[in-house]
Amino acid sequence: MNTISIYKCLCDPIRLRILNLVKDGPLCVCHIQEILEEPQAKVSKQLTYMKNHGLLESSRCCNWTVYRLAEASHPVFESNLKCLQDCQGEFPVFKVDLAARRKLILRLKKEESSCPIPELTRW
Amino acid sequence: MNTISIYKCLCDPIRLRILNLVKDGPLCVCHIQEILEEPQAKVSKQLTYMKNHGLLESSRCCNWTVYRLAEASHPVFESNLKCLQDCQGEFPVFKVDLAARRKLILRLKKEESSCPIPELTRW
DNA sequence: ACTGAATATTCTCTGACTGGAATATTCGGG
DNA sequence: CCCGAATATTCCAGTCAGAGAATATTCAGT
Repeated sequence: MNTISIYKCLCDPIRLRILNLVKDGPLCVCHIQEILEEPQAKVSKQLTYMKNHGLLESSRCCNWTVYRLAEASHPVFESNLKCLQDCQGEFPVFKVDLAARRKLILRLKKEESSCPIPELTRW
Repeated sequence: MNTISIYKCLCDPIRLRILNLVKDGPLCVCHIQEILEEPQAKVSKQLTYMKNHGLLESSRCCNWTVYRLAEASHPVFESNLKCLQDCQGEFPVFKVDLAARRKLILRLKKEESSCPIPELTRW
């Protein structure tokens, strides 16, 4: 992870939305895809992009791939993750996404889904 | 100026170097060019790029164009300008550039150059 | 009007990303 | 072993940004 990589990742709205989601905790691809309402390949490619640039890490559990913020962080990255909250005015969708995230987590708990619920389990 | 524009500008080393310079005060193109030791067209194009994205403003004085940080700022931009100081380890050139900037300003004062010295005059 | 300094723009080529569609891969269950 | 779910990758076409070289523009001084 380096400064240029960080900024390259941050200059796309979809990637900002993803970071806004995973900053609250790990999520698997299908969850992100469902919350963003974007095509699977699109989401997967952006996740791979950010993973290649060192911002995200992933782990496989059965058929699911869980993405989370990279352990080894970077001051610029930390600082800009905090900035995301200030951008709610500019990206109203951030709040909508987070609401959808909470709703999804609740549903998964209720259904006792076999899909990994990152809120409850760490992989 | 909006968040995406800001990040698009920040993800290039030359542009970071330029911002690192002008955050300490306005400079004209020839100064920036001299400090960075980069071709004129390259510098000019990156300045235009950042101006078009709203991060910089310019004013013309005679034959010189002075660039400065845009008046109307943005929390993300402010925050990342401050980050530049933390990046000295990653971009040792930042410190070199600032030293060259100070040296240049001194020389211009000494020579009583007709070229606008932003430290002394505002246009 | 001509010259030179300072700056901007244009052209061409190239590399990096994007999106959509399709295909491949991996894995658990029957 | 086949199927479907979850995910990744590939292919293709389009756009954007970068570099270098060349040219254009603007302006002050002679």
